[in-house]
Amino acid sequence: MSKATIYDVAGAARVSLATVSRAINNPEKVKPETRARVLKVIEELGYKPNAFAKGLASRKSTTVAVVVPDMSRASIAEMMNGIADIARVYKYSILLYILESEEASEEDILREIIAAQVDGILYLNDEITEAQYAFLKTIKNTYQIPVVLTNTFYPEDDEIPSVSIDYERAGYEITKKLIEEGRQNIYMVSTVRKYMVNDLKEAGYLRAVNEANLPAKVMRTSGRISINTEHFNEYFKDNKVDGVVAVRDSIAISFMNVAFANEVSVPNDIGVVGFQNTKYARLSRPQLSCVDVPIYDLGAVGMRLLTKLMNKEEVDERVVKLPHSIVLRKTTK
Amino acid sequence: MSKATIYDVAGAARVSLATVSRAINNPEKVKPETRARVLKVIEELGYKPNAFAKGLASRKSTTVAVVVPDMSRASIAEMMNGIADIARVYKYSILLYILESEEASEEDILREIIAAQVDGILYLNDEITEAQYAFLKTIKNTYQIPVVLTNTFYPEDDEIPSVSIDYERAGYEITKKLIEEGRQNIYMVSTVRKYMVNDLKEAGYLRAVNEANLPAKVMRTSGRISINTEHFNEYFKDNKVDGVVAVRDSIAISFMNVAFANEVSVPNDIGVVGFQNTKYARLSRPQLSCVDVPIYDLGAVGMRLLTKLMNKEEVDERVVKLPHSIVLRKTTK
DNA sequence: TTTCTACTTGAAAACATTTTCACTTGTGAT
DNA sequence: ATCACAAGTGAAAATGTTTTCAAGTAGAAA
Repeated sequence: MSKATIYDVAGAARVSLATVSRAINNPEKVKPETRARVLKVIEELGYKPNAFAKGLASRKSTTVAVVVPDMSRASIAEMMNGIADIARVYKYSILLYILESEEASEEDILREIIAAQVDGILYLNDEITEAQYAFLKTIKNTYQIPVVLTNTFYPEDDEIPSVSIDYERAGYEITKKLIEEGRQNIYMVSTVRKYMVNDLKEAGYLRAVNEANLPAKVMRTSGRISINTEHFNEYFKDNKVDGVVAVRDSIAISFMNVAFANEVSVPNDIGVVGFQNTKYARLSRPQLSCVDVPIYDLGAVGMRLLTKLMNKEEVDERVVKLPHSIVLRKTTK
Repeated sequence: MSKATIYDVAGAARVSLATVSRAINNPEKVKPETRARVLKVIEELGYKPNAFAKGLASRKSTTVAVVVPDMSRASIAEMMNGIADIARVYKYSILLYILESEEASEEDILREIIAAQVDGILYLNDEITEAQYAFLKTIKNTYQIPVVLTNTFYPEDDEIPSVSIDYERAGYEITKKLIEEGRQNIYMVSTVRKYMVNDLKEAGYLRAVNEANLPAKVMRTSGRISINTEHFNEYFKDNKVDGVVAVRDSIAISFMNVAFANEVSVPNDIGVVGFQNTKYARLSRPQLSCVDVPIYDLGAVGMRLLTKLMNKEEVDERVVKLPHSIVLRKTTK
């Protein structure tokens, strides 16, 4: 039994193609009895409209492209769940593009996406360069495809809508927490590579630290655990660190491990906080205090915003900031 | 500038549609001069074939469906990277389906996939029920769509090819390691919910333990960290546990944390090992010894196998077992 | 009864490709 | 000179929908 087509359905239900199509897509335009008959046949035959024919005829794909830098980041993966759930509700399929690979340039991939005739693009990346942003704008304008940025935003321009959290404020708040505990030498541990969101966290840290007239100290580490260990060891030789704000949970935990190796106690001698509230923040010993970022929601809200744009609905906010919270566990007093 | 079609190209190059199509898809069938002329026009017009029309006419989509249970599992996410890299090499797009949501039944989703006209299906799940397997077989046979199982296999049937590792042997080997250290009371910590791969790990554990005439003790825990804590606490009251083989790294770490709270030392009093070698095995303190599962490769090899099937190439092995290794770190002696 | 309107339906065009089949041309063998 | 064959090309059919337009029917208003 090869696939049933709309012809088979029409034949079996003794109606025309047009009626079958309408019974599916514009129920109110066909008489209830007819519709019932058609649906019954559809059920019996297990008919599903061919997505290509549908796309060709309607010039809509009900497919969105989700562009991600690297799937193995915990935050990205969790965001996908939010995206997929909302996509399902609105009957969109997800075409996944992972950039990472060196062979294809980002531009090539975006061209590929255009050729795939998607109705919208969801761009998940915690950084975005000027060039990338400009390119996305070009795509949006020349092909009239809505684009939404998730977990980043581009400062001083809201042409491409975005969904993220207020990382600057989160950075400020979590640093403040450490200050209120009486910490005097608080470091920000950021990454060597500049990510927009990390810069925002850093800005928040700086604001808090300046406000309290404390010295600002930013150290930059690679993401790699083995390198971090050596790097962090340096800090226990002659520094009097008593607080650390890490831009990622994993970096915070990594730092804690080095602290323990140097017989420094957390949270007594040193307070440590991270960002994200991944599963592993609860798995660390002591359990990590951190900024909770609503990852799932970031994905879900981003996708929802995209569906609105694709349906040409009015959107009131083009730059959405989701609320975050501070989760206090055992690495702070 | 609306999209150029094949007609525009044909007109500008003074050839027929058929020739344009051939110039793109079967270069050897058109005279080199003609081909050059056509390609030049394509370049000038920025022509990209419409994916819908192409799919409709050729009944091929160069798209594969990747079906996953829940994206936020670290193993699944990392596998996606392997899949995407290989997919790109062979020019396949990835249509992502996340099952998780309660609304749609698995059958519905698979029908949706069929309607999307994918060329192949990659099914990533660490368990598969008899019913699911039977259903996948039906799909494969009635629609002639190749299906590949990744990270599971179905015992005693190789009709649907699969790529995984030999979990039984891995379970045996890692348990053996603990036995060789002189551990006498080794527990297997598995999950309440029965996953096929966890059962295999358990089988390996049982084999090792029986061989050494040691008592077999399997405890089942939910995945949830807070519940685990209470549960594990019980074991330190009157048990003499001196070894733990956990089916997941996170469970192993969770157990270790409880051990430390009970002032039991790892690895001196108790040896702990996990499965997977996630990033967090290196982030735990002490760093976790575990079975290294080549997750990325699992994805990549699965996808490669699928491409072979889609091209109707001969495949010699229908049940592929990738090599694993044992990574010894600080939670074993 | 006639006319108007709303509702329901069907025929056919449109969507942009691939692919089959047939035709032409050129080349080498008989 | 004829034939066989291959290479290159184009016309047209096929793919499975949606959508427009026209037409038919039934009921309400005149």
